[in-house]
Amino acid sequence: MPKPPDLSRRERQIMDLLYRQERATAAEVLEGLTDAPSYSAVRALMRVLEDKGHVRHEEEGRAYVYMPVTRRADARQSALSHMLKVFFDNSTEQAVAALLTVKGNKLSDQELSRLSKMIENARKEGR
Amino acid sequence: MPKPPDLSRRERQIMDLLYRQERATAAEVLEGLTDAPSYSAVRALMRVLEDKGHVRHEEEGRAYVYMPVTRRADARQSALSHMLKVFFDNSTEQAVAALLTVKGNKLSDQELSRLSKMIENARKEGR
DNA sequence: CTGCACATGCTGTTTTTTTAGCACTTGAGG
DNA sequence: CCTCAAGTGCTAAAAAAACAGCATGTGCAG
Repeated sequence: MPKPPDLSRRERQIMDLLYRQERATAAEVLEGLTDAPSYSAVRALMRVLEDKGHVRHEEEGRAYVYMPVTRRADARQSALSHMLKVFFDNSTEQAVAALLTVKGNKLSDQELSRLSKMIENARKEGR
Repeated sequence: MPKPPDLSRRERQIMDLLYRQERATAAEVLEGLTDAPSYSAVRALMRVLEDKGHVRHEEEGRAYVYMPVTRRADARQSALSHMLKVFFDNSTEQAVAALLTVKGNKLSDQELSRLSKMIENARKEGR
């Protein structure tokens, strides 16, 4: 059932970084990586990612700034559904529950009430 | 910032499958993969995963049944927090919001009201 | 004008992954 | 008892990924 991910380990690592920052130069990617290889290795990877169509670049000054081709929102969605399938038997409910208890991420009252509202809306629209 | 994931592409693919099913023999893994290699390739991978400490096996009849070493709940948590970091700027709120709108996963009224309750509880406990 | 700093393109090598194949063991059936 | 089916371990080799290094181009400071 799992579709063949076409990102290698490093590639995924870089894509994650890119989704996190939206955009980055090779140098930035380099310093964003804890276990970073050489600068030129990173650049090679960027080129591969571009070839594969996961990333595109714009020139900014003299440097290339790379950014994901897929919009963040879309990437989110697919990451979420993958996660739902793998860890939550496709139960959104369970996933939300788990999310609420991720340690170190207490939600403020404010956030909680916003969530209540969202759920209310979902209920209304959902029928 | 990203820690070096120590799973290769295939390895991750297999771990996902394993988390999804909790347990599987090499043969089951083989048929669980859409782009599966040979049976013996899969077995080799299982052994590597075991070496790395991600998986353990029990003998069942003559066959080995493999299962993740890490408990599912823990794996969930870390997958979630990774996801939060990469795609949601660590905002649980945003993540929940996105979760509620994953297409093709409508929540029943029942589920929604259970969620409301959860949020209520979180609010009470959270202070 | 010259040299430095910083980028890129390209290429070759090394390491890791991924895969297949073969030999051996064991249980069940005929 | 013999053979087949279904496992496993081990190993070698092919393919993919990861890396480093070198050559080159360009803007800017001196």
